[in-house]
Amino acid sequence: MPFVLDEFLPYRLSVAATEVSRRFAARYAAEAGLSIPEWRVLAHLGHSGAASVRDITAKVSLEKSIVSRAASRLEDRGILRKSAHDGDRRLIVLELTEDGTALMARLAELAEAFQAELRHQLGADAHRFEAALKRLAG
Amino acid sequence: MPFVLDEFLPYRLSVAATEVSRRFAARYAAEAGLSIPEWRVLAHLGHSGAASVRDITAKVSLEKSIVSRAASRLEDRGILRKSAHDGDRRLIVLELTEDGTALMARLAELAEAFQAELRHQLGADAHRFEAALKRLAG
DNA sequence: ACATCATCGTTGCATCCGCAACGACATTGA
DNA sequence: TCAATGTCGTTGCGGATGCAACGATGATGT
Repeated sequence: MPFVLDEFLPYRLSVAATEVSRRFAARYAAEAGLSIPEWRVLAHLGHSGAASVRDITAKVSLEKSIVSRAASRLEDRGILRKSAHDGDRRLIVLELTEDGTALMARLAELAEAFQAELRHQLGADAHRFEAALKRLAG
Repeated sequence: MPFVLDEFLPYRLSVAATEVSRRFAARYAAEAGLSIPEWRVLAHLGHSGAASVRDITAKVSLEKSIVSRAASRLEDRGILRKSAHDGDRRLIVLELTEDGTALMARLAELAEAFQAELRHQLGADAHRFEAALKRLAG
């Protein structure tokens, strides 16, 4: 029996992830031209409030160098600000500006709507599907 | 209700895909230091026999420039050869060498074994999970 | 036949990613 | 106290990616 790439689970997973990310990026491109790392940093800060680069690195599956550069770009655009941490001056505190909070509020709506579409596309299996994803990543 | 990145389906999908690809790459790294595009080109040629860059581009979800460069690297390593197409000289025919075929045979075993592990990890939902992936990519 | 337009594969270029330094600071242990 | 070690965020650098040319070749329409 020959090996068929098209039936290979890691391949299918990668293709699906790329396609879904591409579709979502097309949605928020009009609202804000964010890269995926920038989107993840923004979304995490919107939920967590102030956080250090290290905190974000640990939570959103990105290298610290990528988080660092994404944060600098978001700072340049006025979406977040950096400040010193009291007590540990190695740390840098990142938090959203008002503009950043407003942007996140708009993107959260887009994201929820998009996710609703995906779940509709998945039908009744959606919940099991998401549980399976967590099992694979763990 | 606040937006939580960790529950966002495109994020979970991306994390799972990255993690699974990383695990699989670790398996075949010992056998052959292939990039993901190289692996896909090799796998497709193993299944399809001779094919043009364009054929592969259409089948394995990669840009034509990436397929072109991956093919050149595989050629340098003696895994595939390029030849002219009779009748349409724009096309380049790619096919595996004997070494390439032998390499693919070894990697196919690794791949099947790895996939079996993943399906075991997914349990009874494995089949529905793969069907859902196809639905998302389509 | 010939001009026009489409297609194929390659390459240049700007950008992004991943890893390994690095400087600054904190913690540890004697 | 102070040297050794660990941690934080940034940056340099090599390599990969994505897009837009480009030259070469085919197809089309008159």
